[in-house]
Amino acid sequence: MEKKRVSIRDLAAILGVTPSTISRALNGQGNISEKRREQITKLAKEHGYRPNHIAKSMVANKTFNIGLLLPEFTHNYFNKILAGIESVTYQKGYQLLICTSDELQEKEEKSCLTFLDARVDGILATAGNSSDDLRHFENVLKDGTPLVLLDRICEDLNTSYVVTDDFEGSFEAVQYLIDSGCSNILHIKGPDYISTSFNRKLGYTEALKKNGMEYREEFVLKGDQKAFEKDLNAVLDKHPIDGVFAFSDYYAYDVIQILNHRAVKIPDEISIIGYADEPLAQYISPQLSTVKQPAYEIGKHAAEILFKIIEEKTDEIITKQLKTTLVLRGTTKGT
Amino acid sequence: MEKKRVSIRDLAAILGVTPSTISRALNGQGNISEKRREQITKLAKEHGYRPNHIAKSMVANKTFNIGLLLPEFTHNYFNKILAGIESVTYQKGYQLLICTSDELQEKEEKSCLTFLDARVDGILATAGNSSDDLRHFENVLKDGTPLVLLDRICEDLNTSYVVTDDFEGSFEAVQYLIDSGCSNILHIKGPDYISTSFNRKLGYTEALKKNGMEYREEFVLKGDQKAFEKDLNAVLDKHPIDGVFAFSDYYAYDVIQILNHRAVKIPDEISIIGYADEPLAQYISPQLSTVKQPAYEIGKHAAEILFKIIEEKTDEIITKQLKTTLVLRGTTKGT
DNA sequence: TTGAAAGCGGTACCAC
DNA sequence: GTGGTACCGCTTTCAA
Repeated sequence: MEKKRVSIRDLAAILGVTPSTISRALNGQGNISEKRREQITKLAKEHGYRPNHIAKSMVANKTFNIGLLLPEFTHNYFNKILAGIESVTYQKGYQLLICTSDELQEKEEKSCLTFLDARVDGILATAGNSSDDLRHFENVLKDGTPLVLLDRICEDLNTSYVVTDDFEGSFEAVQYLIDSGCSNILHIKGPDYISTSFNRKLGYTEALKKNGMEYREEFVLKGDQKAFEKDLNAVLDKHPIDGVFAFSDYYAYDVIQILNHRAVKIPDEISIIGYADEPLAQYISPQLSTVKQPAYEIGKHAAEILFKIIEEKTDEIITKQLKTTLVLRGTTKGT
Repeated sequence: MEKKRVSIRDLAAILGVTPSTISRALNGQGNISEKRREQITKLAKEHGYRPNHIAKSMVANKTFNIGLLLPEFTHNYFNKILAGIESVTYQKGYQLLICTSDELQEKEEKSCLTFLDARVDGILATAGNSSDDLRHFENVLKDGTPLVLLDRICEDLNTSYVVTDDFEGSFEAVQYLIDSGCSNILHIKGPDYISTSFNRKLGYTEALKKNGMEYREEFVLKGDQKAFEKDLNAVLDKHPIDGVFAFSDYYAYDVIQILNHRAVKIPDEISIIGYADEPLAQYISPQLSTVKQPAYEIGKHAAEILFKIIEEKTDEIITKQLKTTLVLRGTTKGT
């Protein structure tokens, strides 16, 4: 335990040269005789010398660490984002400092501080539900640490981001429901205060409008809440619902469970489209039609943008909106 | 960009005192007048002073970072392990440096080096498939960095670990199949060279033996390979198979798909038990009976063990084996 | 080509 | 109670 690692000074002492010579030899720069270099490289290897990353960070004022803040990892969506990010950080030789926010404002704030204190070279983050207080992100910006937002957007935050075109994706889904004959379409909306909820609902309402269909307040239910089953049953009792567009595949799954209880035939009586193309979409039967998001690409692009900002030391704000794909499976009819 | 952060020396200059005074005041130790302390605390806050974690790490020779190496995150199992780990690192004030190995020896080795170079205070890792070369882990040990292995065990590595009792879990599952009337039970085995594959297969063979049933080589198929469907169909054609015990829920799912093609009734004609209790187990119908692993607890315990080793600077080897639970759902008959 | 020394941002020991 | 200073491990400028 507590073994001391061999330092550049140790090597210097052995050879009777100075630390600077060792440093130069090992870093391949500065003038140094080929003989010395070989000698030192060999010695370093023999002694298992490994440069102290911490010390390097301190003098370079650069850590080669990126802070990544995600809500959680239970959704496959975020895993794929992580994989996309890693694909670029790995080959760039950067490390990921990962924090999860659990959608909690407090953890979000703490994570930002942690990242700043750790002197990360940049931050990739998904903003949480409560967009009321953005000070922690503003502090990041004020601090001069590059920040790229993922998945969700914060209107009031003047920074780079990568999102998917939720409006377009939703619009397309609802349009499909309409084209395949649905005329009483429910929307199961997502959590308040996150941009994706807003945009997906907007896609729904605009699709209705464009097709001359009436928007009804009572056709929009909030998923993920205790009263959901009761609420849904109430609408189903009252209205001839024939289509459902859900904020997520999980909400869609909940709907299907309830419809199964009511012995509703899917998609003959009611068509359903979810969102995200989580694995469950393929496991349930009938398989769930859904809007697929390019999660891996979101992560990849976000990381690439972050590196562009870091490496070019630019203040430029880069934004990117990726397209979704409507994946038709068993819970929808053909058009 | 490139804003300089305020340092302890800056504050010292403003107040006309020395850096040591500032340090003492901010760290609440050493003798210092209450007045000074208040004055300095106030000044630090005004200037948004934040201690440089890198510098602290350097002098303390401690980073408060833990390296975490996992194969990937697409399996819910690893997410839950991560959540368990985070629950303890978070409250201990440690950060997680995360690398994924994709089960690749090369990435595993590189990650270990990365962790060591980053001077993490400890490492939590899942060993990959190829246990032939363990040098990277041995280097970690030799370096004196505490290492706790997760999920899979390496016989030849003398270090702490947390695993689940795969033998017991498998034995119990196969025993259940036997008790519920199965007499020709297939095992779909996992990847070679990982301890879990070995132990789960052992549970299968031992359960057969204990019940006086013959072990047949041809009743053990390797999942996750091109020829799997062909192989499985071949056995099904030749033998009156009535039970399947799979290395993972995903393998079980593959089996079910093939059985569905053959219009086999589950569980009436063939019972199936998977492993891990991944979400898909609940999504498919009939729902999959499976062996549930306490993933969150594995992570939690592993992290706790690691901290015990770090904090007590002990060389003690701590091992823990957690129990699984047999979760009976729709793919098995009652006993 | 190599050496000497300052400095990155803190901490801690020893004086006063 | 506060100041002075060496040092953590490395890089880099300036001199020799």
